[in-house]
Amino acid sequence: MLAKVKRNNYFRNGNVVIRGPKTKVAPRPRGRPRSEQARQEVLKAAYKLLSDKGFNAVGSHEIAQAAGVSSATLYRWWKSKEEILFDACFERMNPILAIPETGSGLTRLRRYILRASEFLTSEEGTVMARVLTGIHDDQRLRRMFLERYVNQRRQIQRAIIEDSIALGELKPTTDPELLIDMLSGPLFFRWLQGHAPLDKGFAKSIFDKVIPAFQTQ
Amino acid sequence: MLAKVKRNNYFRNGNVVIRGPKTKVAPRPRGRPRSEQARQEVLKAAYKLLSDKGFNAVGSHEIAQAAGVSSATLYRWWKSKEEILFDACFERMNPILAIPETGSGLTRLRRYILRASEFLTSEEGTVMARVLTGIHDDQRLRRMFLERYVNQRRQIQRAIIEDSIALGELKPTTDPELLIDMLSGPLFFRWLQGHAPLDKGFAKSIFDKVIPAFQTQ
DNA sequence: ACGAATACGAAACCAACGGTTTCGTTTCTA
DNA sequence: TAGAAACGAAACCGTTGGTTTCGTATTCGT
Repeated sequence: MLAKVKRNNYFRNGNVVIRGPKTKVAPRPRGRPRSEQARQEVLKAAYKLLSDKGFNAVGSHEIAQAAGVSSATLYRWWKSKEEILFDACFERMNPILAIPETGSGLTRLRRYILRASEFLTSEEGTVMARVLTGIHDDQRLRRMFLERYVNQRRQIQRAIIEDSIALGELKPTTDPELLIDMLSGPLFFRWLQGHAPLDKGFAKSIFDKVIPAFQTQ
Repeated sequence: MLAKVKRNNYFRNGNVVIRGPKTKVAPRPRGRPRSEQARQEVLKAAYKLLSDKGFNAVGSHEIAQAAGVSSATLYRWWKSKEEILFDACFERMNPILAIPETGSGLTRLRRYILRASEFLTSEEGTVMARVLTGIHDDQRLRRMFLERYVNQRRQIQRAIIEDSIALGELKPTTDPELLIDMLSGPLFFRWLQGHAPLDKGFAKSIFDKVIPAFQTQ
């Protein structure tokens, strides 16, 4: 019962196509160009509705109306309501999550975890939770979520951990994947399940209990 | 747009009302009694559909048809499709989750965690994940989930941990809530996010890394 | 045994939703 | 200026969650 895909310019980025070196600029297509404003209005409206009502409670016509756009336009550029909300979420998160963290070793790791716990409890964090739970039954969206959010976040942590190992702060036998899960898992647990508050004190406790298990000495 | 509640015998248990000592048997109501068979057929069908298609993909009429029951009957006894699926889930889980665990101390805790990881990866566990994510936007259902699942599970772990403290295996300063979250959180993390496999080896690693932080000596 | 009370199934019904399509208009390139 | 492609407005369709009606079945109190 799903819509047939008409186009797949889902990842199109304006008129510029990013390629390797010795690139030819992609020729601008013939007709009327896509309205960048419409795109932004859609994503903005979608995010607003998402944070107001939750993933399953927003309607596609509702998004169109709030964005001042026709339903046809929506489905010209997105495959489904879910993907609109999904994109809307990340359009907004990317700047928030981009951290040019500097410093070195365990201090950075600790900062990272504390920031993560802050983010999860923020307004944006709860929107993210709605997205994560809202897409759970859709295999395709889950994979995209892993690529666009989870894996990126893990890569950052992995890099920090590997630095810490190189600096001799963490044992060379440290398994970065295990350490990441031990640090983030408990935060995630409280975040989604809500059985207890997720505050900075909790994040600190986790860090202070987990790190010694991997520390040199 | 939610249905008005007509009755609230949501927790009715046949005709017997459980009370304290010196109980009067509740008088049987006048008319035709509720069909216990219909109730069970509904929950059975709902669980089947839930495990086949996912929380959001099952329709109320579909449940009615599969159970051989009219839509009217469905909404005479449940407020919404969500509550049917919710009940269906727990009707099935309760016997599975009831563990008369014996033994003592850290061995029990370890067994508990390994069993938990087994459960989460089982068929029933993935159904549970669908329920947990499916109800996330509904405050009321989330509270019920906490009461009927989360808190019960935590209570079991808490008891084991307190035993371990009393036995001198764990430090008297051990915070049971923190320890529970450190053990279960990482499992939960992989369970719902699926960035890496949740197997017995992982559960063991978690246990072996976490426990020393709370152990005497 | 009979009437009140209540549950039941069948099926019609409704509003809302996700998604599609048509059509006339607008904005761009060649 | 012609062809290409996006646009908004709005009708349209099939399905869904949920309600209601109605005639039937089952049980209790008397």
